Amino acid sequence: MPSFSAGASAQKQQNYQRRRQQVREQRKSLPIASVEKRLVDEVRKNDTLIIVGETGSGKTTQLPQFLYDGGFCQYGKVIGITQPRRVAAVTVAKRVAEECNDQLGKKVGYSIRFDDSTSNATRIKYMTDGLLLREALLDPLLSKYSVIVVDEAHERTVHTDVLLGLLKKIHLEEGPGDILAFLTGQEEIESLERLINERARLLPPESSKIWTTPIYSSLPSEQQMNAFKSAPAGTRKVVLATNIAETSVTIPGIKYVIDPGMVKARAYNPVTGMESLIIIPVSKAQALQRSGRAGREGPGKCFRLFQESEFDKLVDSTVPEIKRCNLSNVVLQLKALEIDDIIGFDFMEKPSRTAILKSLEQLILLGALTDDYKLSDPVGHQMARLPLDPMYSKALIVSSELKCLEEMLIVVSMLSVESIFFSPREKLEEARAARKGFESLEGDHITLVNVYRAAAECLEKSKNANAKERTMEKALTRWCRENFINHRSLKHARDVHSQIQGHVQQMGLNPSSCGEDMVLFRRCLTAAFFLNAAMRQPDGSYRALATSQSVQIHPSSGLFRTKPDCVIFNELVRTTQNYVKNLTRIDPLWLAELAPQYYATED
DNA sequence: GAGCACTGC
Repeated sequence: MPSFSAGASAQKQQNYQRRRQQVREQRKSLPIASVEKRLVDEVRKNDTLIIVGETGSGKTTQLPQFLYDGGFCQYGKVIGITQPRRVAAVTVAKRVAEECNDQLGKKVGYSIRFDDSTSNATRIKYMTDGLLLREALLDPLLSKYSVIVVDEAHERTVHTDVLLGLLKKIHLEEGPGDILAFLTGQEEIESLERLINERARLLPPESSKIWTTPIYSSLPSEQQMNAFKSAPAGTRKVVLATNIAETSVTIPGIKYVIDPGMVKARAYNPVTGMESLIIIPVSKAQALQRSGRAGREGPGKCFRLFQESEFDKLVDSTVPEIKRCNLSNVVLQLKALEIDDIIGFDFMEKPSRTAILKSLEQLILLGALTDDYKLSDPVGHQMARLPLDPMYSKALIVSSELKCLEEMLIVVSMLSVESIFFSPREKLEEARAARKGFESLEGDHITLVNVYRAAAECLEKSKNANAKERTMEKALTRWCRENFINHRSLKHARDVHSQIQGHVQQMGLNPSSCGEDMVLFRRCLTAAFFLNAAMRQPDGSYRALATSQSVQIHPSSGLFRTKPDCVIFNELVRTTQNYVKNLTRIDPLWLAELAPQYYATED
């Protein structure tokens, strides 16, 4: 029936024209349409341009089309637009292809990991930032692109940051001089180091070489020292640092600083006792401090990977620690100084009322304060003398009564320092095997005692061999390396141990050891850390008894797989989930027996 | 099955 199909086709044609008209009108009505000419001119005039506009103003869909119409795709060049998420890259590409009245994959296409719709004809290419970074590895100058649009740049991922840095060209366009980049943590440093090294292999052979060197606090000091060495001639040193390089150490010879403007900060919820590390923008003071690390010995430059308007929005200075940590120790110290009215105390930076009340409550539960908020005698006075977290001070006093002070002194020393175990990603299995040798089925506290004693034994052996102090220290360093123990943390723990040992002797606590009786020791841990008990739930998760929070055992714990019915823990941290760390298996009945003031009524 | 800013007593 030819007439019918002719009619249908005419109808189709009409619908199509109407749709085209709609699209044209819609495009014209977008706020960005009025500045098309100016935008294209500005892009042509500037190497880097930051465009700010409301959501829905049409930046993502229109700008690439303006640039295309403005001639940015001559000679086969491509306009690349990055998106922080895969879905966005696909949907925006589809939308723009429709607006261009073209099939997806021709003029307009997208490319994401495992899915590439582009062809040789593609001139407007939407992609994820991670994918563009991969392309940059193969072609550092991204030579097939005439323009790169980094969309949603405020949704800053490490990828966008590195990308923005690369686009500023982190290396090829600037003169010689070392670079210092501020990152938030070990993981970010490690992944960026890998990326840079992959990319560095593909640099044009005539350009100078790149040498990356990480520095962060849990890195063993031998490796930290690398950051202070100078690079061979013709090589540029790139130091990837946490804010350890902001104030704690000064690396000589830095000419360029790269500051993405973020920092990892501790956050604390006084009600739940939950601690977390969150990534937040730096303060103005921090940003200035960071830029000041460039060119200390000559002219330098700081590349801030954020906009000037963002800088103005930064807070002037970092929120002081006192407003974001557990206050129990501060309150205990004030009480010992006979300052009774803590709430009314004239703090320079006043912590929240809730935080103060919570710590007063905790100190009462620990027996450091009486019910009328007075320092108790002798426990409160003893606790205030010890430079430890009040819960650890309490643990020492309890262990003196229960006759396992020696073991508890080791535990609180080891818990008071940074992580004892060092597990570099590339030697994870070896590190795990080494740790197995110390591990106790009863829990992490006894594991820590085992590590401490094994280290002491190592020192004892070399002492018996009449070794000099320096030889002994070397033997310990080697032992640490072989056993994947962080030497610096262990040394710190030994220092804390000897300092606290001095205090407990002066205080007249009862020196004692539980010997092989680990039940006694676990009971003592229960008596000390009863506020941090958790019970396994039918679904395998745990419930922290004091706050009823749902928590999981952190995978770094020796009890991660065993999942005992009841545990006491020392740390409550929130990362991807609520985690408890440093655990020991206990009998739930011990709680009512050893902390009746807290548990008896509940049973 | 996580991924760990810094300092001080």
